[in-house]
Amino acid sequence: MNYSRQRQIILESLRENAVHPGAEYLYDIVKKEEPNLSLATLYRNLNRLAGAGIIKKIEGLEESAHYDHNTHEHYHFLCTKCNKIFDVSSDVAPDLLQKTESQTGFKVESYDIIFKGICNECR
Amino acid sequence: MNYSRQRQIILESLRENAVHPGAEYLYDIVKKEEPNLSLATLYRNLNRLAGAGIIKKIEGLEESAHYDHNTHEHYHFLCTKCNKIFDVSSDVAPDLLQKTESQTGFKVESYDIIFKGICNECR
DNA sequence: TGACATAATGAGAATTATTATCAGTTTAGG
DNA sequence: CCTAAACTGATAATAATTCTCATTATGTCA
Repeated sequence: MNYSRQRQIILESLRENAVHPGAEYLYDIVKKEEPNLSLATLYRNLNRLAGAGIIKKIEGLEESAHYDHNTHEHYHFLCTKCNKIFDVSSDVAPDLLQKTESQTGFKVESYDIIFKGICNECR
Repeated sequence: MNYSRQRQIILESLRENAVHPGAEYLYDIVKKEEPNLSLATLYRNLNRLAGAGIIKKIEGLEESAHYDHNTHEHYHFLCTKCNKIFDVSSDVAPDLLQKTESQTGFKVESYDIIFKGICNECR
């Protein structure tokens, strides 16, 4: 995989500026540094980076996908009131992968937990 | 909520014929009994039934949503080879809701775990 | 260094799933 | 039996994402 200027800016923007942005939000950030960037290039690179395991694509939170530079095992919580996304520690479900593999006999390649509800602020 | 003929057929089709169908697949089944059914009516009813907790909408498996008549706590596994969807027992993550609520202080209203990988058949 | 194959890009068209609109139909309850 | 509310079919609209394609950049190896 080549690291074009565009790809680097996308990755840096995700790492330094945005926590769990959707593509459109990230597009606005990246455009400040690379005004001619095509939306297609953004999507292409997000998919490419996620495919290589460098970032993680989070689906099922909202209609649109979100992207996370933090690839350490953790889960996500969407507040349905303020629409903010929070991290949830992986120890709410210890040994999830191993338990699932041994119980099902399947080979688990990826998994994710999505919580929805109301955050503290919004209660 | 009224139970129109269409709504009943949709719910019955989901319960009796299809396990975790997407909308298009379910549409084909339902059309056998109700050939004039509009796709909009199918979507409207699936959303309505899911909103009422009578069925469950599963997102994040594929681009399109899937629907499950089984509303008991359980999770899902998508085989990326044969594209079949399997149930995963909820005991792979015991007390997930309580643990998450007490750890975050948030109010969890819904949650789901999506696994992807290779099923036994496909190994 | 130069040439070529490969990979990447920008622009915009295309696709897919889903939702909105709206006029007409059905239904439940008084 | 009448009316308001809920529902329907058909189709247009929307939103997110992918595809196409002509062009440009990059890495490699002679």
